[in-house]
Amino acid sequence: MAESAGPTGSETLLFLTDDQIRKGIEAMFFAYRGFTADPDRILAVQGYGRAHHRAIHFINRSPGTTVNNLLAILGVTKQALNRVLRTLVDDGLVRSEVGTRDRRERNLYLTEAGAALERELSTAQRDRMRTAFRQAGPEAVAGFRRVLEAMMDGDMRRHYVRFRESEP
Amino acid sequence: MAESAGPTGSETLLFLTDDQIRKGIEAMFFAYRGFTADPDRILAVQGYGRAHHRAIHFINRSPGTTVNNLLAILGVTKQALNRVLRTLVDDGLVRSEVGTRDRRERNLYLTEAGAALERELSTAQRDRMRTAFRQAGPEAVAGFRRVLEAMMDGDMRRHYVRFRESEP
DNA sequence: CTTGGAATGTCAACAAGGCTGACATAAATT
DNA sequence: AATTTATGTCAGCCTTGTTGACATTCCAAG
Repeated sequence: MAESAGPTGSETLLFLTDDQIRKGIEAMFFAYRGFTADPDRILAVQGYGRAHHRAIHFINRSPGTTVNNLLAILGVTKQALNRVLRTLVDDGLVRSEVGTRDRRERNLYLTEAGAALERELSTAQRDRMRTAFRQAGPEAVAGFRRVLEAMMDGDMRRHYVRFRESEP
Repeated sequence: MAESAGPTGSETLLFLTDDQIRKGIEAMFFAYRGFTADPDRILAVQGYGRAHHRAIHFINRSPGTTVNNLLAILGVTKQALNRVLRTLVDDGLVRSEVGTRDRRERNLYLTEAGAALERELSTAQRDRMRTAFRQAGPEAVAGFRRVLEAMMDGDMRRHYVRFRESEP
């Protein structure tokens, strides 16, 4: 704070002040609202909510995933997931097939209609993120990812990391 | 991906692929869970939820703020906020004073008990963020902030920016 | 001074989407 | 044969969001 010109030197020392961190907390809060705003609008039309979006997203990411798998990723109870999943199956957006290897399991897939909704949702969400990424630049994106990864719970990082393709 | 050593060159070109952006989306999802996990545990003991945390946080940040102000920041209806606020006032965590300038308004303050809970909550949340920031490094934190700011809705950015003190 | 409108509070009803607990079924495992 | 696992389902409860309606208080404009 002594020098008014160069924040680079002091930033290295001060970037962990409570106030800086409070700003990080609020940034997460406000940004997450923006992050979910567009999908929320689309989902509201169909009468769905964020829970449906999450299920659709992860079924699309891992076609054939099991209910147990999805439970672990989403971190909810089977009852909460089942309610969402049942409406999606009833509405013909998700197909639930008896497992071949283990017939107790259900393998989940998006139907054509489900994939269509997924595209609509992820296009809206990606567009916003693409714009944000473009505005911030590649180095900022790398930092963004690094901080978010460090902020995850260990269990969740597993699910995230499992699907990284090729990063240092 | 041809070269195994240096991703710097290709990253500049490829950081906007759908897959990279999907990773950003999942990073937001998983990180936000970690972000709220510690406060959620503390709040659950008292029988409160995230809505209480948000109210407490922003009253602490701007002592004397009005209900309308809080509504705009939190983006909920007055009924939803009022329910939360009423329990906080009844439980002696928040003080609601009739406005002096405009006596229709209510100025909100944390009581000692409220401030104590706020400290408990923000300490837990800051500790996680501090650790994440420390792991990621100052440049990553700057990028993190830049991306999140770009991801906010314009209205929300107003509330965020209002409280930045001195950044380039 | 009266009236309109703004800020706030409150009541009621409802829905999404979490939770726990209990129980059923089918299939795999021991 | 007994147990464990994966899943589904019913019932009930909580938080937190919504709408709609209505009362109160009080500033400000006519």
